[in-house]
Amino acid sequence: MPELPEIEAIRLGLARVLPGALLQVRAIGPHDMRARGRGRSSRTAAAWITRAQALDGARVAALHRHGKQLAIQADDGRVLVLQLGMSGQVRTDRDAPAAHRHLEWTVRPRRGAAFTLCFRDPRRFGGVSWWRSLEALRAEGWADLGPDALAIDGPLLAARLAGIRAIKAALLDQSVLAGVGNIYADEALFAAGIHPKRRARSIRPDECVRLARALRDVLARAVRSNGSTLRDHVGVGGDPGAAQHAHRAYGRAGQPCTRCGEPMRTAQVAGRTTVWCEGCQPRSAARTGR
DNA sequence: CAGGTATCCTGTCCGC
DNA sequence: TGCGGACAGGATACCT
Repeated sequence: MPELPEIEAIRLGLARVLPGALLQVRAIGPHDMRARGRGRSSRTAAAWITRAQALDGARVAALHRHGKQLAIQADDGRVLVLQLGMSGQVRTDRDAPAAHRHLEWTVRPRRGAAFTLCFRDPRRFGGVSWWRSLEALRAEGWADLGPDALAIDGPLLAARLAGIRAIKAALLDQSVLAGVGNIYADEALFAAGIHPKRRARSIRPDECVRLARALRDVLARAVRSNGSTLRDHVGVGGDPGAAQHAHRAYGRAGQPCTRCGEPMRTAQVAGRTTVWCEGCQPRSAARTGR
């Protein structure tokens, strides 16, 4: 479900209430969620993390994000990483449904009333992993992730694009760059005027500059709108985002292109529903400008 | 081996 | 109303 903007909205929400607060684990499970994470196979199924690994008794030092991964760092160094998968939520509000809560903490701020923090994930595609330190997380857990999509520029993107696969497939590959999912891949390709089925290695340097700028713009704008709420995404307070109102490609199959008026096309690309404008995103690389 | 695709889950929506 | 099927924001094991 959530892509970079949704995770960042959650991180910013947590950063307002968690630093300095004491975490006490109230519940773990009951579902058989796996301790997933890069470098650990979900098949090794360490079943579930321990209370200590879930930061029981720790004070929160800082919140981090790389791509779609969210990390809560304790002041003793421990780090808990939450991957939200397709339907994950991190919430502090009382209205968070009781169903599908996989982790629950009592949060005791230095000042003010205690409240409950929970990690929900109905579809259970998400996961949790634990690290001794932020350094270990970055060196191991996040080693296979590409640069964060908010920090991408033309030359950096150009250096990472290769292969005959579709540019959209490359954008969705978290080892190429981290944070882009199905919504924002379509949005950025539309904004850059690049056809989603173009081969990754055929994207010229000037097009990489346009695409990198489009990625940054689209993602940063969505962060400012607190992410896209299609069905599941809500902020830590249960409030929806508003970035979906600005979508010009995702979810607009058959509707007129906002730029030229032609009906938006749709097809499966890289196994995902993809929407684009054949006129504004030509298959050939001939287009210049914009 | 790079690249396609089957699959893990639950919830929702749509057509019959 | 009820039910079957399609589909959903992700990641990866397993084919080719």
